[in-house]
Amino acid sequence: MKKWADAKLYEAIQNERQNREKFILHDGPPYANADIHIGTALNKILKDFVIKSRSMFGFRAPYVPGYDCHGLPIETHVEKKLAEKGKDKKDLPVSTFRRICREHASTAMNNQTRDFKRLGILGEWETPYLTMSNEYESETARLFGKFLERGYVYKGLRPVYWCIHDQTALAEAEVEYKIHNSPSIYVKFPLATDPAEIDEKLAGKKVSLVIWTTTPWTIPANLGIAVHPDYEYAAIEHGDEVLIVASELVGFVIVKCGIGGVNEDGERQMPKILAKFAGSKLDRMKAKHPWIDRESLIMNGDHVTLGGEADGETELDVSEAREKKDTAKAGTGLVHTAPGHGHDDYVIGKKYGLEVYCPVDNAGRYMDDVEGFVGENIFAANPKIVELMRENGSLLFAENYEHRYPHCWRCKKPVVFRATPQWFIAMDNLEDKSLRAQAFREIEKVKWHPNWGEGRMANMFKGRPDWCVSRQRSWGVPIPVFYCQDCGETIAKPEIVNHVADIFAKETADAWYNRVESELLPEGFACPKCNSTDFAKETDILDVWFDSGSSCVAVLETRGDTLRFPADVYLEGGDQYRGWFNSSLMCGIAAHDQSPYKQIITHGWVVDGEGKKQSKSVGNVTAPQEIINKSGADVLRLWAAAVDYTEDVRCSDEILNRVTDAYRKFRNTLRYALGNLDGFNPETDTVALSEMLETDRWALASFDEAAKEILTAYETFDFQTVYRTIYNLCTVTLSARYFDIIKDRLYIYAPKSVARRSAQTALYEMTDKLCRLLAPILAFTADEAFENLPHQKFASVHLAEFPRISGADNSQMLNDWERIFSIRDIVLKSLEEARAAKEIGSSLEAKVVLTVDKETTMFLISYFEDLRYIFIVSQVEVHEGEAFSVKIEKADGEKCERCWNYSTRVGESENYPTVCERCVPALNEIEKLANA
RNA sequence: CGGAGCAUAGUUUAAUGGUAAAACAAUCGUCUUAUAAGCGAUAUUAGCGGCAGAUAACCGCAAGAUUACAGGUUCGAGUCCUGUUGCUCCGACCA
Repeated sequence: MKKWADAKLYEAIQNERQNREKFILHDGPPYANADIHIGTALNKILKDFVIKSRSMFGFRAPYVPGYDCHGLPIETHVEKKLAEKGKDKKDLPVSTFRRICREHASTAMNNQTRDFKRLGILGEWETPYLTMSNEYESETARLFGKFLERGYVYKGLRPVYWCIHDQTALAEAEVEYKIHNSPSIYVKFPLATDPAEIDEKLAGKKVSLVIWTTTPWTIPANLGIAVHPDYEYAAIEHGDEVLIVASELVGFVIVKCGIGGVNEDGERQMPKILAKFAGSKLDRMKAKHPWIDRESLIMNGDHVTLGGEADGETELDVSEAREKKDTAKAGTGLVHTAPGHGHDDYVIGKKYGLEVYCPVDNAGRYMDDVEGFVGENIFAANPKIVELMRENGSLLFAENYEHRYPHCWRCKKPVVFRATPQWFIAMDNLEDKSLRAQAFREIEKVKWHPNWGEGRMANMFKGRPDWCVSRQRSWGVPIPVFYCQDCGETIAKPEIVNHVADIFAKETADAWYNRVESELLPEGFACPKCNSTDFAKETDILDVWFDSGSSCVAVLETRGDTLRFPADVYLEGGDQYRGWFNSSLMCGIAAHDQSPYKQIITHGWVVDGEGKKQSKSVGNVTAPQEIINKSGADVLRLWAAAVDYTEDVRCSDEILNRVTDAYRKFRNTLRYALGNLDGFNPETDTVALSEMLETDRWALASFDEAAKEILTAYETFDFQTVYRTIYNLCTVTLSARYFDIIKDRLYIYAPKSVARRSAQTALYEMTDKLCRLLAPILAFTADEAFENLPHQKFASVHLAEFPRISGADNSQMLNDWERIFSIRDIVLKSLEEARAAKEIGSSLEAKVVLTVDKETTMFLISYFEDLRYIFIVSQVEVHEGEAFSVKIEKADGEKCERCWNYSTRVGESENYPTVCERCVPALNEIEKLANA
């Protein structure tokens, strides 16, 4: 690694490819909060495979890594650190708080960079892009201006977690679930639509819908009732009126609410069911609010469930509802919907065009339009509302109900869901220029790997609501808009945004907090409406997804000649469909009406040996740092290549041990090859292909066959096939077959003999190619081997290109050799038996006597000279006969002291009486050399 | 709960709807001029039969990874369809 840094390897590669066609992989920035984990390592390694392989295909493939620096986790981390010192965020100026966040991000980033370098990732580590840099923050702001300019931005209301004590919005991460005692009430909403429209039998009846909720205080904000379109609902008789509940819950509801008669045994009698119908029948009918003169719209929504925590207002309890649990049933199958006070409510209300009505202020008090409760605290109002409904007969039943309810992590008080003003990016305005419509068109053009990604992405955009880009936070890029203090006009203009962005470019976005309004606005700027010069700046910041999404312009277009928009590939984990892929696509469209990526590759998550997620508390984590220290970075890289990254990948000690074994195989293959190339000079010692021995030509052809597959696999990012094919090549073709066969020739023949040079020529060519084919994966090992390859002209294998494979058709030769090897397998088995019977020890003590049919005889005769080497025995006889048979006999003659082969001609030479006829000329030559 | 993906020997992976395969690990052997190496072989088991019998070995028969589970389509399913289970990701202030 040091060598690479000293040699400025990355820079050298980029220089080498200066004028080549570009291939841009745009790095998705990891979050600069903590040290890297195995998943981060996998992601970066895969990216490095892509970069290095594309570079070796001859592309100019720069790699500009990035870091995501803004956002909540850093804020919470810093807040905790402050709390430990007894300080509070609120007591610090925002700019100070931001400075601490910035320092924290820098530290984390430096640690990550150190680890990424150790992984062998080459890139512009001295100049990565940071979402908190002044250039980047400036570009982010500018892009917001672009969205404004194109008319996508609007301000609207949206419910968020809200702590009425601290008067602040909360992230889900800042919410704790605790047991809370809430009122649980069943309330009638009289049907306003003619009940005959549901069923003839209901004509003229007084019909009501029954809802259930644990938050009575949201009833004043009720604007609708949601039913599931596919569930069956029942109209049941209750005195002189009729109630509608889900069929499945009738039994439960009548018991709870005391509906229907009781028989002499005290058992509840089933009331009369007047009609049954699907929820879809109720769609868009109307009900009346229990006491306010207002209609409540009946809507169809798939979020409706039959009982349990997911109902009604408990979307507050989302994460809880994800866990299956057997709580007492609750609910009616009809969900009270207050778009200003619940997420599902908001979504469905949006769909049906309901107002986001929130008559509750920052401190949790009802506002002017809630008659009778103005200024009342909402929790205090709960029992009063229940009482009101009991009085007017709307209430069917009320009890106390214990359930898990979100609480503020800081003040430990219950939180509420409350609509607050937010900035949005619209998905559906502007007809066919709408973000959604354009996104669909672009998604089709992008190449997805694996290809179900297209469906997933399209699906995501189908259901995606408008993008809420504002956050009530401090550590991020401020939304550069102003409000006129005199007339309340909102100043959200591209030219103003750009003016602010120019300031950010010089001073970072901290300028927003360090400067007063007049220093942020252009000189002499006055409100276009009232001409006032008194402005207040927006306090919200942009969603961090907006930050990272803007990288397609903030990075791709600010690196001079190095990068370009759009990138060829984005490569991230599958979680980014909703994350970065999503936000980047919108940013790309806003900036250039085009997707910022041509191709998306996703990988799965790293899980443990059993397929479970890795977590520190379970203790099944595999830390990349430890693996590197124990086995080296190349083992980790090899692991990344060996697994199928398109799905979840397992990692455990056993798996890593297997990979380490495989790694040794590669290493030993290279070592053997290099050891036998000592003294070989490719410029003077190369033997022309036509003069090479058949065995060597076969090996080269066989190698090329594999190389072709490997190159295709690299092209399609199928690193697993690369791994498997190279591994097979090394173990079978090279190690078990070729290397074993040529040992004799390499060790025995005179150094300069054609037989030896022929083998070395093949060996040299294959080693050279093997290093190159391995280089993207075994970045260090391949480079080390390549460096030791005699007389090669590159300073590093990473500067070289992949070998070009001749298109020559060697299929006849390859087929013939496959046949030879199948015969070899049988011979080796026979040798094994002879060895077991103690007839021979070394295979060189044997003579193989083959009896084969005529056609096979002819075939083998053409390879006769090579057979003894292929079988690694001293002598071979081939006889024509009926059935195929192999006999192992003791070899004739004496053992040659030098080559251990047996020969009848040992002792012929006077100079060398203990060696065979092959060794004599070799020794002569060696002696001549020694004397010279 | 909803959306998406995955599930083949101890491990990692193969298998146009047509014989479930390879390598590694394991066990055993072998070489000692790739040596923290190389090469090769083996593969599980209740039972039945063969040898006068016993033991071991061997031979034959039969079964044998129930391709997560259960169904379905098909002459034929690891592969296609449906359901179930398990795991993973996503589901608007976690990245």
